[in-house]
Amino acid sequence: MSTVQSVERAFSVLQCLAGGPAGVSEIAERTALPKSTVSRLLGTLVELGAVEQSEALGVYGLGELMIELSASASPGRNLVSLARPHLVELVEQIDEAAGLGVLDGHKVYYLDQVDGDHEVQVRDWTGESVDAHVVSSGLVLMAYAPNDVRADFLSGPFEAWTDNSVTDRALVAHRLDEIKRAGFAWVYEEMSEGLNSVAAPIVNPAGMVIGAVHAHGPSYRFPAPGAAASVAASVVEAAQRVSDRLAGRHRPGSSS
Amino acid sequence: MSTVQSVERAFSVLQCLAGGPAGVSEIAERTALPKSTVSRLLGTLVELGAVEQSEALGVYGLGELMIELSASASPGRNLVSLARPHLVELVEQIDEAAGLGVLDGHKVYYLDQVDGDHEVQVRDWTGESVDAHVVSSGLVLMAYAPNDVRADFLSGPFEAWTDNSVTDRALVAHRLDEIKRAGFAWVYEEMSEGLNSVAAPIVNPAGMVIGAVHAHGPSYRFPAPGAAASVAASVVEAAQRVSDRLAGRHRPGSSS
DNA sequence: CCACAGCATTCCACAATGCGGAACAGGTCC
DNA sequence: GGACCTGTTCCGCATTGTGGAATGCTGTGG
Repeated sequence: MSTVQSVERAFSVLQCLAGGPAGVSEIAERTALPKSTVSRLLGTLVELGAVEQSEALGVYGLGELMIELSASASPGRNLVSLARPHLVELVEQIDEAAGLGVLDGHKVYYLDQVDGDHEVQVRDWTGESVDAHVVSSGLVLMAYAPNDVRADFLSGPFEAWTDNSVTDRALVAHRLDEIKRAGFAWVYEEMSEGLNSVAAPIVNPAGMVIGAVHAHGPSYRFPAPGAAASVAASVVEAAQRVSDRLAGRHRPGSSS
Repeated sequence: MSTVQSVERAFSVLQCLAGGPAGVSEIAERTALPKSTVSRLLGTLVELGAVEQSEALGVYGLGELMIELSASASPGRNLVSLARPHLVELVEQIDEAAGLGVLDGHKVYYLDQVDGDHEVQVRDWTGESVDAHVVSSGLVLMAYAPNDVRADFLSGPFEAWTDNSVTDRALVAHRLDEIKRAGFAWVYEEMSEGLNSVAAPIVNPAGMVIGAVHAHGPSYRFPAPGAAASVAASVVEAAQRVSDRLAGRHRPGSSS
């Protein structure tokens, strides 16, 4: 069976870029290809629009074309719509609001939220960004982020949002390690007084963490006394199910 | 500037497939490449997972890898999260529920819905599918669909959901033509008694219609007497804005 | 039933194409 | 200035992909 080498290599490069923006040398190293070859491939990919060159001189990332292509392939196949049913299920289980977030620089961008039906409930953060170090989703995302972005994050300053915010570099670093070990993160009134949250990672088929599921509620009832472990387990399980669907079948938006 | 020919060609093939599944000969014709070359390229793309071969012997479509790549590239960059703010805006303008749907075979799959705050409101269809010929989104999507799927749709049987459902082949066909001319579709109590809706197309940068924005409400107040034209205009405008963002900048989920 | 069309896949001689080491061109740091 | 990063360009070589023609497959219809 004959296979086209250059195309295979081009996709190696793309998959490499899926793990975050990178420069030519870095890609060359990771893919074990000569720099000149990578440069040439990147050149064509840029021209095609499959890859974009960040103006900050030098780093490449996936481009419009990739998004466009996959949007056409299956418009319904994406994080938000995949995760929605699982968020709803989670809300039913624990009777508190649940949400979905992704990393945006050193912040978390909230993609979606499903509310329970309490009189007192958390406002909808959909479409807004919050410093990663004060929310559970942020900590989870950073804990599993590639080493370079994690390192960059850890070097940055940490603003205190409440008296409980952890702003000490070493403590934050230590916390990330623990989160990675545990598989989920708790935050108690660190972003806002009276607000607690748990979060767990969503991992894509390539093994990268690309988002987080979280649950949150007012601290006087969330988690219910003694139920922290079970709530955490529910969140982890929901995130797990989302990851599974990201990997697998069951696509709603495909043809026929 | 040197560019890698085989990679360029591979992406020609992919872009071609973005317009719907096709066989080798068809792709060869559309891309003006020799069949043998297309076959070879498809071979490698399949092996990589960028393309999948439908078991119905022979037709190819975009595969997991493409979705995976773009999901990693920008998890927040997708129809639902792009459209959400515009749906919200639309709901504020017209004070009725609005939603988002894509084609799934001969049905419409509802991806999202935003409700107004009336006592009487339409139930949330998110996650469900409805026959395309009885809802405005469905008619819009079919009106702008590629000729083959449109033809296939028009040949199929049309079930009557209410007394108002249009089930005559010729009438449906004629209706699609009018919709394409007008740029939007109205449906009056054809899916459910007492329920009206308007829809307009979302088009991707390649010019293909990949989804529809709709608004709907109980027929006793929707549209407000004499306001059908202005409601339609709002919906069209909302769909237009979503299309613009699909094409352009302003991505929330990207790094830094 | 065989001929024929339309499809996809395989073959293979040919050379165009992409390859990759080395040389080059900017930067930044010490 | 020189050492050491980047990324891009050059250019001879041969690997690699090319594409017309041949092959195999399935369904149609005379």
